[in-house]
Amino acid sequence: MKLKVVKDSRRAGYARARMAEFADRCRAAGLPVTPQRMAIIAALLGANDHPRAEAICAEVRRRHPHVSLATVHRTLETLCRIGEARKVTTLHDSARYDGNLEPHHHVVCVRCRRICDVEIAGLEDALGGVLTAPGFRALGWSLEIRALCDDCASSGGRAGRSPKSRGADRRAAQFATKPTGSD
Amino acid sequence: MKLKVVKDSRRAGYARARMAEFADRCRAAGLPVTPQRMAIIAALLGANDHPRAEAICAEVRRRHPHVSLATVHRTLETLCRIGEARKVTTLHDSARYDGNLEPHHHVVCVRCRRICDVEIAGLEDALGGVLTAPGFRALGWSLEIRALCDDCASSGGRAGRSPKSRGADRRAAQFATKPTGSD
DNA sequence: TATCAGGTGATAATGATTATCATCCGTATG
DNA sequence: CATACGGATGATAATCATTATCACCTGATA
Ligand SMILES: [Mn+2]
Ligand SMILES: [Mn+2]
Ligand SMILES: [Zn+2]
Ligand SMILES: [Zn+2]
Repeated sequence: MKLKVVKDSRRAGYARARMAEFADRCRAAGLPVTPQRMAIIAALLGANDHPRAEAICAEVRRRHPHVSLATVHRTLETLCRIGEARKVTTLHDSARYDGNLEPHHHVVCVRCRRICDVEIAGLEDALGGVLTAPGFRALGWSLEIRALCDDCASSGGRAGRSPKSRGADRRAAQFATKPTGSD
Repeated sequence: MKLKVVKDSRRAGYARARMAEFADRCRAAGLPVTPQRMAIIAALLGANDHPRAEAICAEVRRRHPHVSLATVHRTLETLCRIGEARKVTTLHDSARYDGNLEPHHHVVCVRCRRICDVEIAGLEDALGGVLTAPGFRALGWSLEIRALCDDCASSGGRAGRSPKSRGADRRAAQFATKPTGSD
């Protein structure tokens, strides 16, 4: 098992290829191809620093000064929903705290937001010697497993038992994308 | 490598032990022992659902109706800073997006918030058959490595080059805790 | 070109978190 | 125990990213 930093240079061709097929992907998803969407995906693919909505908006406005920040937010979420982008900062709602200091990881239900502790025996050892990214000094790591809990899986309908679960269904969509392998 | 869900039952004795030494740990960290802090850590250790600040505040107010929500927020951040609690929802600031759909992970500088793509060859395969938490259906996973980039490590002083980095130093503190092993 | 479902811009609303500041209180000391 | 001090707290306002609203616009289709 070997860790390596992804080179920026690799992204130029990748971005070109993605742009070439983006319009078709929108149509495949049943979404109209709008200049705003094209500009936003272009700005996202042109950046390699995991930009935030505001930065993307600024880039887009260099050519389309009229574009609204709200549209950028909406479009980025849409891109995540159809699998054309990925939200790096997961669980972007209110903070959740944990008193359990034992080394452990988390399974998060994308629907009801239940968070469950899990231990993965051997993972620490397996990763221990690997997490030395050049240019960084590793402080620690965290593995988050996005999942659908059985309760939510069975009740296909509206789930969520937390009192403040309004908007949970919409927000849950961001998890439907699969940042990293599996399933 | 084997994944298993942590049983709630295991937490009762753990919470008791942590409570017993909490006051001493505050003193060791140079922090006064206040009734609010005691109540807040007790509420956190008594919960097994990774509660949010508001839920902890509600629990605390059952005995201390006067406690301010601001104090709960402040105290939880303090607990994370001294290593008595852990923030499950990492990177809690504005959302960051990624156009790179290739399976990859991230190194995040806790100081300047730079995010860098990394690949860990073999990790997918190693975890592939493991991520089956009972009661959940896994959709995907994400490994986030908290780190200090060389730039920030050398310039011990104020770092952060992003334009909107106000408060970054304070926020960075939350990363100083080590949710999971390493270092 | 006409139609329409859906996208967009402008703006207000939301909601979690943080800042402010006067007051309170835990700690150290005599 | 009384005193003094510096940090902690409560009340409240401010911040700021994100979301909702709604009138208008526009891409897709026939
Ligand atoms: Mn946990
Ligand atoms: Mn990335
Ligand atoms: Zn669920
Ligand atoms: Zn840095």
